[in-house]
Amino acid sequence: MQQELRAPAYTTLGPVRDRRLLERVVSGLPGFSQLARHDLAEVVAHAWLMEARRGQAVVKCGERIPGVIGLGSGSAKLTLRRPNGEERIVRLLGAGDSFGLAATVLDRPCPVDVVALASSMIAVVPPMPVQRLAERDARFSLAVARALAERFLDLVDELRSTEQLSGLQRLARYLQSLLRGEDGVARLPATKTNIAARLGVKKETLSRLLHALAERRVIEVRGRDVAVLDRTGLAALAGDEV
Amino acid sequence: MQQELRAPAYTTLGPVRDRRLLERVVSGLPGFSQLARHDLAEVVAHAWLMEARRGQAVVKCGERIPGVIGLGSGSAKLTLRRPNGEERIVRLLGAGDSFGLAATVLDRPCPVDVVALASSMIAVVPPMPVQRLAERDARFSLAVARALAERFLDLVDELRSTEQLSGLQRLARYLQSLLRGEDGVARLPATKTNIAARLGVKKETLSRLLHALAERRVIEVRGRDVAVLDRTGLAALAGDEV
DNA sequence: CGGAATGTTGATTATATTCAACTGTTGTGG
DNA sequence: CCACAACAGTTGAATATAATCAACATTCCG
Repeated sequence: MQQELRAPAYTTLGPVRDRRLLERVVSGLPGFSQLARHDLAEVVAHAWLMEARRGQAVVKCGERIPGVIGLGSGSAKLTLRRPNGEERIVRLLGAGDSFGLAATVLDRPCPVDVVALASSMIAVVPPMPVQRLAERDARFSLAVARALAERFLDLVDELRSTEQLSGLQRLARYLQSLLRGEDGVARLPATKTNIAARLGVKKETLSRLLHALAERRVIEVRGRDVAVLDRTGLAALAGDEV
Repeated sequence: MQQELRAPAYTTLGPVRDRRLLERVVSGLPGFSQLARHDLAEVVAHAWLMEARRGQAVVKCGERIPGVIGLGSGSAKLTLRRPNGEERIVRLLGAGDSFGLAATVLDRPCPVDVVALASSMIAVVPPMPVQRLAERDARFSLAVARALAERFLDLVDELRSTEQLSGLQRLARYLQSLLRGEDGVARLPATKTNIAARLGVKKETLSRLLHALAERRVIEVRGRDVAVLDRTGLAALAGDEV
């Protein structure tokens, strides 16, 4: 990641001129969708947009978080790093996804690194308007609480699978989750190295696991596209009980 | 506390009413401490106490959660189970601890098994008064949101350590956390089998790890008591950077 | 096009699990 | 209060899973 060192962490776009885009992204944030017109306007007035290039760190672990972050376009990863460079991806963000609500509500340091995986348009809602709104609007703070509760339960589930499933099972489940709504072809949303980090294995291991599945005629891999040939077989490997 | 265990006011299992104890436990729940007198009274009016014996399942994974659960006395574990019986303890609860806020706010099935590790007095606050209060009281729902955000960040940290640290490092950190405020002796809050499950290893592995630490003269083990002889050495093993 | 990033493959190693046999501890009912 | 069964913990050997190391192939942007 030489790139990260040379380039600035991010580039702020021109003053909040793109109010429409900002409004669209902010109103898509968890908890913000039910806001009254003028409340939304106030939040948007404090928020801003920024652009991040592939490989750029949007927020670094341990730094003060600039606010709730929503992805207007592009993609990013939330990662836990060890000093040596080993990384575990907690979540992959696509357009419309967001993160940072917990840290923003408490005004705590960011618990993860956030790195753009492609050129991305990012909306930032700083802590102040969020906290002020939460203090006076029960509907809003309840919506925030619900959003946080949702994420919390997701994370418990994450802990369950990383702790109790083998790499093969985690991969099988991950492929299943990518298939939701798709016909039979899952497109990996990131490089295999990143998918591996998302699954909590090394890229070499992911390579072997994909091969193992291909060998059993459960999938067929072509670059980032994974065709699922045998959904039942995949479900069996995922550990779905009878 | 011992007193309560030896001579509990109520020896019957199942719902028990004791307004004073209920008030004490409920007002200690995260988010409930700032409640106005009459709001607290209303919540307490809907809540109840129950007693659980060692080994009894208080809530089973997947069942509807009866509400936010606070431990008046005793201890319990929150565990993730695999069908085969393998278990991972997410959190150990002692007197004053609580759980279930996320699932209660969303009225979702309980994501873990809750099992008493000793005779325990348990307060249950059902979803209804929590949700009603949250809808009309911004202070309260914000407090709930903060409590959830707190737990969320804790869980991220948990994920970080289980994913990126070796068993030895996790044990070292766990011992450090038990030392907070203590002189130099940590008392394990549960059986070694349960501690092992808490750390994400098997009991055989924990036994060997404790031996490894003892061999290096970092600790001395006598039953559930672990004397830390070398805090610096422990910190080094825990991976605390320079 | 060229060079860096990404991905594959094989050999080796580390960490923790599993299996098995055994000892120690505890709580309960006779 | 003791006997005894159930549970808790220890230890050693064999094993499994994934990491690490190293060399090479491929892809993809810039």
